[in-house]
Amino acid sequence: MNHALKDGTVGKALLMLDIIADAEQSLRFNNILALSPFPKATTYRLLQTMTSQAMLSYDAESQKYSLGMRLVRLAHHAWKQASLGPIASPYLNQLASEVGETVHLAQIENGQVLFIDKRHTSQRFETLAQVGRIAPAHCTGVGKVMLAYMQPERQDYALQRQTYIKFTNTTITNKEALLDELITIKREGVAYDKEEHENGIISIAAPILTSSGQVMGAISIATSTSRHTVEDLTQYRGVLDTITKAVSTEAELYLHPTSGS
Amino acid sequence: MNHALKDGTVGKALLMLDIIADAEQSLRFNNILALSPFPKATTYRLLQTMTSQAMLSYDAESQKYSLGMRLVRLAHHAWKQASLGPIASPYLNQLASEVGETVHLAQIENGQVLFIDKRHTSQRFETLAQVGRIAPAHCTGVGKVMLAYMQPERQDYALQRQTYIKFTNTTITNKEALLDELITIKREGVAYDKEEHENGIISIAAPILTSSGQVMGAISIATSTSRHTVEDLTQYRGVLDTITKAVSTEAELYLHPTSGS
DNA sequence: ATGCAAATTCCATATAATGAGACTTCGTAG
DNA sequence: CTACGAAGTCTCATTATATGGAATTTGCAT
Repeated sequence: MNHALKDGTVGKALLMLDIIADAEQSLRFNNILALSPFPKATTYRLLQTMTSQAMLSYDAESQKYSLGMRLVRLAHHAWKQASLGPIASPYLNQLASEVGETVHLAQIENGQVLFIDKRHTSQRFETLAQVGRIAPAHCTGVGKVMLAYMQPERQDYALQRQTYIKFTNTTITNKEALLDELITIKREGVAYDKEEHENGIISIAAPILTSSGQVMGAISIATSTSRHTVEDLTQYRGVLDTITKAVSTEAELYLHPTSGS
Repeated sequence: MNHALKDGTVGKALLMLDIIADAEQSLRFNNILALSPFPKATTYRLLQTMTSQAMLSYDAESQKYSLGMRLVRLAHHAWKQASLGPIASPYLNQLASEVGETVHLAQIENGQVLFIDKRHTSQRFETLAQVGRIAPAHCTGVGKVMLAYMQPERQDYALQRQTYIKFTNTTITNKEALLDELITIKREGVAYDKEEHENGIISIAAPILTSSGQVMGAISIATSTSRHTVEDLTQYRGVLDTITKAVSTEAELYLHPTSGS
């Protein structure tokens, strides 16, 4: 099922990280063993290796494994060198203060939405508590808009990986309906989340595209139904468009700098 | 030199991540090969594996490898389940608004300071741009205070790993001087950074300890010499002490919950 | 003390990693 | 247009490493 099996020992070791991450808490050896497709001794050795590598940390007192701080260090570099984060950051500041609502920057990872950054006017924020969070693509504004603009093969792959879990009454729960929606989105240029993931939460999202039309990410403006209707969100189309274009342009410049000493 | 050699293929594969992280930019195969202790084919295969695992991402156009977004996703979970971050977060909010200065939460990783969270009153913040950053321990308030409270063996190990690089005129540049300083710090209960890492930047830091006296992390209040003198910082000893004790207590509760259903 | 489950270690075997070198690709200059 | 060189990719016999069933140890609960 998992593609860990393709990458030998390394894949197996990394699968241990996913097992512990997905559990959302630290686990004892037995818990991990139960979730591991490998025999006891193998699982044990993989955990030893990852612990020795600081990819996991082991608390001797509680005999529990949790994810290691080396991941936090590496993620910092990943964020700075491979995500849209550093480029989009000033634009998110501008957007957040302009619209006075929560704004998100997301990318797609393996068919899922990965939040890269977030701004919320006048709120205490918890950095990594927000960044790195994942969400399904089929029921979020950023997810749907990124799906809509994907190349056919990537889109197929991503659509295959959706769970189509019904979170609310408006959640799109099958591939056919989602494909219809994606056509509309591509025509409109923006996607709306009409309380599809969480009751009371709506958003408008626009894609960040390369000049060749590849999806790099998406930016959304989110609010609650107590303050706005979905129709209200339409007013943000202009500013969203401006901002995503600006990020896109700057990203292109950054990736393909004009020659010079 | 590196302990990657101890952990077989997995260690080698993870070393690729460090190589790319340390470069602070995406690299072509040849660049990586030059930094890799392994032969060409081996290095190539390790990169393939890590790319297939989304620990690295490869841009076909520029033929460059950079760190993958899976790291960001995993780090989010690591932060939530294994760091002091979630526990300390509300206290950092409180502290930052109380003192009106930048506050940091740090832990020690492999002898280095790892920043877990940060608050800065009225500033735009960049989440992972701050979190996950590392700094040397010998020249920072949080670093020194954590060294001071370490158990002898861990302290030895950490002191061994310091570079003792001279950043400014006040940087402590050898183990003996640092040991002296650590004695003073342990007597005082707080450490000061007297422009030892960066000119114009000073801080006061206090440790977060377990009930058994183990160092879990540290919190600092940082400011600039243009606004405060080191002596001014002394006024924050009380509030720092209160906050670190509160975090410590809550962390203990969290780690050793009283029995219940 | 005793029993039981969880955690750890052992070691012959199977399997996967290795790396020298061959090959392909691509950009550049003649 | 072709030749060249540098960068990147692939092959395969050899070697080293990972594997996992089973035995052992640990530690907690009775």
